[in-house]
Amino acid sequence: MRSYGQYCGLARSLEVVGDRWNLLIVRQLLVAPARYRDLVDGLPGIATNLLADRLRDLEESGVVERRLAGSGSVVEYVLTPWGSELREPIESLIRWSTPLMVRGPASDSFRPEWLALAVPALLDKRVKVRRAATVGLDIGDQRLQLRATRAGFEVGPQDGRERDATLRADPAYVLGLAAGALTLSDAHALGVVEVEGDESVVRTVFAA
Amino acid sequence: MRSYGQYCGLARSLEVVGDRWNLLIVRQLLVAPARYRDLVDGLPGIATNLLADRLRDLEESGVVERRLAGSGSVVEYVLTPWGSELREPIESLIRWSTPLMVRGPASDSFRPEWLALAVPALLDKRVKVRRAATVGLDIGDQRLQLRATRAGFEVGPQDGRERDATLRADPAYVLGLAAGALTLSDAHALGVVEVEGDESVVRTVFAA
DNA sequence: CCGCATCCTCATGGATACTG
DNA sequence: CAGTATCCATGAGGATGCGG
Repeated sequence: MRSYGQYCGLARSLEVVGDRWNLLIVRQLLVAPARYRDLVDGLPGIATNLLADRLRDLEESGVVERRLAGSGSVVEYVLTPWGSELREPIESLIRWSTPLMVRGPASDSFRPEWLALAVPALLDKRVKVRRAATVGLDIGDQRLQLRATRAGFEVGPQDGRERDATLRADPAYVLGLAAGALTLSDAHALGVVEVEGDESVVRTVFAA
Repeated sequence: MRSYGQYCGLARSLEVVGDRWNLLIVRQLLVAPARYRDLVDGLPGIATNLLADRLRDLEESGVVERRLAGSGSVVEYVLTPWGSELREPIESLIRWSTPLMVRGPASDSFRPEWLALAVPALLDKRVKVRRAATVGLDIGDQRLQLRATRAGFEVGPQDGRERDATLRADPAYVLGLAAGALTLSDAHALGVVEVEGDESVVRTVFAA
């Protein structure tokens, strides 16, 4: 990106991450380290030459590191510690986007992994979880887990933990649920995730 | 901006504010509502056709409002309530930029008004102000006030309030001071602004 | 296959001149 | 003063090539 030539933190940040696709690449790497192919898949619409360019730029500027994973000759991209600190501004932008999300996906593509960032960003830290619960989310062909503990919310890949229930989830519904908890908790209400039995019923209760 | 075609809050945010110059325009309007000429001056390097384009875009997407100010026929640009909520992500990016600011302005241009955003963003809310103080900052030909109260820090244009001291300030010094308070308070120290006498001496004390 | 590099076309950005 | 109009330079997007 061409320099703005301004001694301003925002301008200098944007010279590093303001280029098209850059923050979306960081989004993918915040979910998990990834190989080139994972990034191509997780960034529908990106041209491969751009991805290669951007990865070089981000590496040069110290946001991303290229490392050899596993058995040796496999290249993997990881965020540097400084790069990981982009979680904050990215979560802020996700919160800011709620008015843009209410109309649903329409014809846009969707990847379940994006919820792993969005849901914790939207769920206000002040929301009290009454009863810890782990809910399986079946979205398309992927399965995620939404974990509600007294410490907060977390969304991640399926792990070995017990599920209290399974929900065949629509992405817009999950985001709406999270955003609802955010909005209502701003009004000093409590968002509570409750699981009924061991079946596919998840109820969100907002109590004053 | 061309759509990313992704049902993701970050992607949809960037479709609104991801275009070059957009966030910097919002930065200017976060400081104060402004006329076209103010924006041209506050955004050194922008081409006038781009500014006009971007203002139209931002108006269409509901970030900016064009309104008639003062005695009638004078157009002024203001942030909508939703647009004002961009303060959060912008402040996050300013915090993220600290490693990029330590090398100083070099040949970049600088406007004192930018401190009005950066300093409150950098000063950690947990920093305890021991003694309330109002310090005048002479930067170039503009004069600002840094107000430290028990409620937090604030930087704004000169107002009628009494000054405890006046500081001929270098922008990099002011930013470094604020960033220092952020860093050290993260390490559980306290940043304290102290004013000595009524002269041009400002001392920053960090106590464990 | 995976991880890019090249080539080409078209959209966007930048500088400057100009106008109501 | 508040923008348009114009022209050129740069960057994005898409297809394809190619070595490991």
